[in-house]
Amino acid sequence: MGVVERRAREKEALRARIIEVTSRLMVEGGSESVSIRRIAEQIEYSPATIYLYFKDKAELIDAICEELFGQMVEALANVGGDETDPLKKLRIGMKGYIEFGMSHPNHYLAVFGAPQQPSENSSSDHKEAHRLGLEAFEILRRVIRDCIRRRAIAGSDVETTSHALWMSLHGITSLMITTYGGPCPVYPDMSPADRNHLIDAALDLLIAGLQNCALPPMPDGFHK
Amino acid sequence: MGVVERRAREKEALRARIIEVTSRLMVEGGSESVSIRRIAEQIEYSPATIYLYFKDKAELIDAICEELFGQMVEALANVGGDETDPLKKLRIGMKGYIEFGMSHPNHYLAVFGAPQQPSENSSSDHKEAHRLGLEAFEILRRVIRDCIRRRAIAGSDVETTSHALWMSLHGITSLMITTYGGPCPVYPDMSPADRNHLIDAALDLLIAGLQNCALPPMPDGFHK
Amino acid sequence: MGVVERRAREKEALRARIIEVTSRLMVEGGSESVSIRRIAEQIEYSPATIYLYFKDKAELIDAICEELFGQMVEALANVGGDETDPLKKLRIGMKGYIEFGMSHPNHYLAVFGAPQQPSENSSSDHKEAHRLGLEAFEILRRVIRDCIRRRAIAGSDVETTSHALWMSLHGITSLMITTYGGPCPVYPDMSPADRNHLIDAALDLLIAGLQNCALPPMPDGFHK
Amino acid sequence: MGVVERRAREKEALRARIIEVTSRLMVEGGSESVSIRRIAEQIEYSPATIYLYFKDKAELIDAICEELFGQMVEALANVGGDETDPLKKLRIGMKGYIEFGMSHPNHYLAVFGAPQQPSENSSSDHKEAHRLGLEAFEILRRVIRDCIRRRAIAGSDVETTSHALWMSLHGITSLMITTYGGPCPVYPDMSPADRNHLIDAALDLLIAGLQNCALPPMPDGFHK
DNA sequence: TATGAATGAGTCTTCATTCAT
DNA sequence: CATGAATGAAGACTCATTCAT
Repeated sequence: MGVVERRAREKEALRARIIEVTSRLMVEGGSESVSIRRIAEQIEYSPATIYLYFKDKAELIDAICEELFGQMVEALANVGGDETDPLKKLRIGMKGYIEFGMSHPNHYLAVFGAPQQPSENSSSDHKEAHRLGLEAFEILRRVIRDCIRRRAIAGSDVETTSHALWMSLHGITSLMITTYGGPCPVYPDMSPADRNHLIDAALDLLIAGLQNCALPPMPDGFHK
Repeated sequence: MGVVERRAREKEALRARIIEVTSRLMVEGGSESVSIRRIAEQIEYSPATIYLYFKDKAELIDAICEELFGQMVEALANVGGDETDPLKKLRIGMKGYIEFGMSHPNHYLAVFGAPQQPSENSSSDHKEAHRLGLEAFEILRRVIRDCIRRRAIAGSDVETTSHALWMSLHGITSLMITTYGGPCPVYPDMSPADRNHLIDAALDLLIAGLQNCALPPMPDGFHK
Repeated sequence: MGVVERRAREKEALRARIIEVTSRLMVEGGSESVSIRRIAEQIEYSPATIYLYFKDKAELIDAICEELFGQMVEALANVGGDETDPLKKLRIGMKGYIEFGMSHPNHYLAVFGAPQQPSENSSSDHKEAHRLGLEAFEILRRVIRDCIRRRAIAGSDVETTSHALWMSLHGITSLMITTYGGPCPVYPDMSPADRNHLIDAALDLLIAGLQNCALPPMPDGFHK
Repeated sequence: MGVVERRAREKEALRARIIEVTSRLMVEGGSESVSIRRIAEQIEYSPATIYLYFKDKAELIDAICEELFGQMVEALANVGGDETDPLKKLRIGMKGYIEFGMSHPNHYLAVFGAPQQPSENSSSDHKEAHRLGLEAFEILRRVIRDCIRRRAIAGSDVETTSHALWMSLHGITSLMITTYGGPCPVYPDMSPADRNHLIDAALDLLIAGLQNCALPPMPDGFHK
């Protein structure tokens, strides 16, 4: 019995190592530098071994998205947990989102930066990523709902507000990664302090908007 | 006489087609699916032909940026020209930006959706794209400046406000393209009306923020 | 057990075939006609396979040098072993060198017929070829040293004599391969007997020179 | 009339420029760096133009060989013209040959370094190169004949002696180019002085051999 | 006479993937 | 469970060459 269990544990460990190495490669060198061969070198197994754990390169990438959403949910679920002011809590959560994205730049871009592919991959794994993505968004909805209930913001529609907010958050996060975060043509040498200033200002702007603007509900016929 | 001109026109047309196809590929399949071969297939010319129009792949990518910025400057320069209320003008411009992006999804994502490459390419072409990018951003600055001068918004710092606004605009635009605009896992069938509602809501949010929040100036040491 | 060994043998055999084919191509069509594809065709494997045996083209070329020098050392090390007259021994060795080259025309020309490349390749393999090359030359030095010690030749400088002799030997060998050995424009149909006569005559000439001419030592500052 | 002549002169001039540029490229970057495109850039004409002057790349290379032999004949024909001692004259000629080769390294290797191809090219140009090659060799024969007639050397057979000598000369020349002339594995930093010393020593050796060794005539049945 | 445009074949190299062992 | 060997397809790019103009 013990043998079987140990085997299972080892197998899980290697799977985890593959994911970890892959995501590291993705972050370090952009998604173009992720190749089965390179992963194999890093984990010190042969390329063929990877196929014992993942059907496909696609499935491996899927697993990474899953992981990302999982971590994101984990990171955001309890953010500002001891904060009672709902608006402050919202703000902490927004900043958390941005920082999470900035510290996983390639994952973030891989998941949100490209148009969704019409997954020809009928594996159920994809669905798991989907579920986790919804769960992360649900966290935002929850905080917004709380703000509305306690009249911390002007509007009263959870759906519209959540989406409007997410769009802006995504803009901040992705530009921080793609443009302000490296040698960008417009500002070749923006410092971390400058970036932080900009993030705070953008959040101020959004919070002020929320406090002073009642967003209308989604049109009829819209279903989550 | 006419021959030379026709030739020039044809050449320009093919160049444009290459750019068009490239940006489409860039978006449809992620930047990894952009290959000289694939471009060649699409334009129905041989791969070698592409090198008659662009020195190498990098120069081709550069050209896409240039094109986008050029068109963007053109599209935005006179937006809301007959509008006297500076805030209304700003809002028209913002909507114009989003719509421009949505109607050039390929170019837009190609330019803003991926991390800026370190461009080892010292060609002067790159500088042209740079110049046009700055020019486009300058349009936004100008409108903000006008709002400030005429006290239409609460803050007084052009720089911080412009960037904070752009980040959100970019978020709206890119999610409209990548997530709300197609078969997305979260909202597989958001209607154009829903999308439009969301855009307007997000703009309302931002405008309200601008009216009620004085963003602090960029830290010392920041230079445009 | 036997399986592992057989595998190793097969692998070594294919490696050898690649080297053999490459050197043949190198000579038949000039070094320009050596391409991975062409090699692959000849060995009837796919181009990618070659990269399982050699890191890149440069390493393959290196391997050819190594092989040649290795065989050469082996072939020349014990030539004229039972001969006591040092001058006769030298002559036997010289003839051995020429015949070795003529019976390995591809390798020989590949190694000595083209300018040495600057080798940006810092692989240690290169050093092995280097070491073997020195070892082969050392054989010549040793025989010359012996001749000098036993006053069989007029001069007393090992270094100058060795090089002077080698240059001529190389000339004989390479012209035998390139010009006298095939359909050459000058002598389209030189017979083996003619060739042999020429070799012997050239050796006579050199031996007589050695007996009657004391070559001066290399200039100061020269280091082996 | 004047126009026709001028045209002819211009045409000849361009042809000469092509040859000149090509040979320069050949010398500078090895025969692999010679490409029609590169030649065209250098002469500031389009690639297609070159085909108005040469049917083929092969024909162009042929023309270069022809030129080389022509120059060689020119360079060697009158070498040591005012020298009356036939042996000294021979030595001067030998050194001239080596130096000529060293100062046209890539031409030299292109012509003598690779096995003669069974020219599928039935152009008469090839024959011209052939003729000039024979003429160059004839110069050597002539000097040897003179040495024999005036008893400056021991032997009496022009043919054997000429070939034996040429083989050694070729060895000296080609190794000077390929091995001693650059970063060679055996002596990575042989100085020009060292090289010159070695050439002189090798010539001493050959001359001494000629003075002390009567080479036997070519076997029966050998025809020039 | 000269060329701009085009291309098919080729260059080296890397990739994801398979399969017998 | 793990892998060594192999490959077809593709990557960017260069080449000699042609042909209508």
